[in-house]
Amino acid sequence: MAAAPDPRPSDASSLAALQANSGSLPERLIAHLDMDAFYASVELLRYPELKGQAVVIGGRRMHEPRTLADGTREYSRLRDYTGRGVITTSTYAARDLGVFSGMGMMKAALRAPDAILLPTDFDAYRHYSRLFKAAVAEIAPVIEDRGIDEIYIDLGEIAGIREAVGFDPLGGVRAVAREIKNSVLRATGLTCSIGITPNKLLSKIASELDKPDGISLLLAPDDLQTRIWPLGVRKINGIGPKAGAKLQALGLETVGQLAAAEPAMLIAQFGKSFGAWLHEAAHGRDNRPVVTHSEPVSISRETTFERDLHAVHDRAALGAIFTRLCEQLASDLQRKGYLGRTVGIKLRFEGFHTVTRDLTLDLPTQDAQAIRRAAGACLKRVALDKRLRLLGVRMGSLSRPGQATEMRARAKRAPASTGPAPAENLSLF
DNA sequence: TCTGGGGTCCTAGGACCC
DNA sequence: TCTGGGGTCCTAGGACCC
Repeated sequence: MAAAPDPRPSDASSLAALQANSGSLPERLIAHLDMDAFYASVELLRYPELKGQAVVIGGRRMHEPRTLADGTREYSRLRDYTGRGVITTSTYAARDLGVFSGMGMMKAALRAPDAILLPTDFDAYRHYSRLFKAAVAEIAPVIEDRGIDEIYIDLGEIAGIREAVGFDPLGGVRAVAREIKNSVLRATGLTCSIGITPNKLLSKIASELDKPDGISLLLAPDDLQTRIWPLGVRKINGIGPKAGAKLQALGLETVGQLAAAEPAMLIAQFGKSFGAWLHEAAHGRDNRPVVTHSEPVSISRETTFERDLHAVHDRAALGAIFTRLCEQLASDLQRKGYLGRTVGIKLRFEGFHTVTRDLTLDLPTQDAQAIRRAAGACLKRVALDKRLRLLGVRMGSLSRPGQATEMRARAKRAPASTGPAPAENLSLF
């Protein structure tokens, strides 16, 4: 463990002094690293002349910049867009205009008609994602993947970190954070923000405190009260729009107010599990480990149509889309090496009402026709009397081919009934 | 001018088995 | 023949996240 702390230098920060007085660093040192405006920043590497401008990424295909005869590029503008896309990422300049990820493109076009619009290029983002994760892994190998642009890192696993930080624990931790950021920048040309705290919950919040290109350490005893409690409850990962609105209705707007609420009241309002978790989270308590490996639970494909499609009028088009989704799903399963037993469909109707149906097969499969048959059986259980805006197909209960034989023993169970089709079913496919 | 696509986890009821 | 719990699986929906 850490060497006995030396006497403090006279110019020590109050945080460091507090830390020294309390003996050492917390039991765990967890970092959350979040790439800054990731997709947009990758695009700026490709189109550096856009630096500083309002740029949004999103929508569907087209909108590729055109290179003119004189070598200059011509970009699409947000105002040129028509359709149902949402914004995936925007540059900080675009955010200043009130345009954020998740916002409908047509609504964004009202706020920032002159913003430059670029299509998403997931292959490029995946490439840079691999680069930044590899760069971090060279310094700190215990990494939990949280998607394409963020990770958790267990810094306690860095050999000798506690000895290396010596009598200046906070300075030492900050130096490690700087080293990780430099490594990411060298490997990708991109900046990121890092939060380091005793756990994942707090680090996720901390990485946002000094964005972009920031480092936030929350390691002193009073950091929870001074840095976290003033924040809105929605900053807690796991409190979304619904829970946030309900908390606000209860008069609980900040994390501090949530922390002061009676656990019994929270449990009465939100249920035993979620209510108790709200209380723990507001007090900054979280003992989840950094998980370095995980297997997928499900794999899916879905598509939203440019216009709502009618079950009868657009029958041929819907049938073709449905079959193609099944083929794409089968190909994903084959490429990734999974079989699945539970085939599910998802339908979203005009008005956004969403319905799912699923069917568990006797034997796992990755075959497009088997998936198509099961998905068709699911579809027969849905009344198709409204226009559709989305169709999706999903595979769950995944296994790897080697495990398939074990599954056969379970297949003896009585097959699930698909139930009677609703009377108004139009039985399209 | 609403609301993409890919996921995870939780809840809850009924079936079925012991 | 009224009355049990546990445990697991299946299905549907919903909240939430990146």
